[in-house]
Amino acid sequence: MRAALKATAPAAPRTEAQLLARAHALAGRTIGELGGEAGIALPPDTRRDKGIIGDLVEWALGADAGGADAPDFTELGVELKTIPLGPGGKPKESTFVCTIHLDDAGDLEWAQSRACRKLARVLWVPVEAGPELPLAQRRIGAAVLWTPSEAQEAALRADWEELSGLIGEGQLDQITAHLGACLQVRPKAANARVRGNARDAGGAPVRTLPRGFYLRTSFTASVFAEPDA
DNA sequence: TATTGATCATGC
DNA sequence: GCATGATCAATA
Repeated sequence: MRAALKATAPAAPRTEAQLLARAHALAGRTIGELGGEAGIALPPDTRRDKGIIGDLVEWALGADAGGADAPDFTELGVELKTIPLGPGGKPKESTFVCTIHLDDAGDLEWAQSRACRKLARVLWVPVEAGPELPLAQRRIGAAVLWTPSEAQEAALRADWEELSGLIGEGQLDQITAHLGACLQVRPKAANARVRGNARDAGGAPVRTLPRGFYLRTSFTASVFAEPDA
């Protein structure tokens, strides 16, 4: 999504240090302040504008991918993810990673996968969340520029290989969000009637609900518990 | 109440 | 339709 941001965004950061400095400068600021600077009127809540916070932070930091299948900061190869934190500092929601190409999921290596590329370098920007907290009052927290530790990448890879393997074998019907210790497969569509291309166990084309990879909250919590991990 | 499955908005 | 940005809300 792309909100109707009226004000001019800052130029894309040229170095990771510059990006991180900008992100740190956002700590303590509110979504209301960002909305004002961007020149937009905030919606009353996020029910109809679920991506509004992500859009505002993208704008404030100078993300330049603009809806393309590329890192948010194209020159730096850094992906931006805002993450809602509850009162206890724990993630309140899972994190969408990418959609899954269901018709050729078995033909790829982890290292070349979209999931791996998206997660190779991520700037996590935590934002206070909770239905009791008005959108404009939600504060931005301390950003973390992250690369998976060896253990984290191994866990991600194991889940990805298991899930991609099942999809590649046409076992999509057996995949639920219960699978995967850190990475899970869930629907990613406008509604449950949407169909996309996949393959059955015999390799024949079938139409099914589009899916995406998501990070469990227990995994993203480890990002903030071990910034250097 | 945590989690899974479903959904909302927008651009091309 | 699929990519971007995610959160909602029914259910276990």
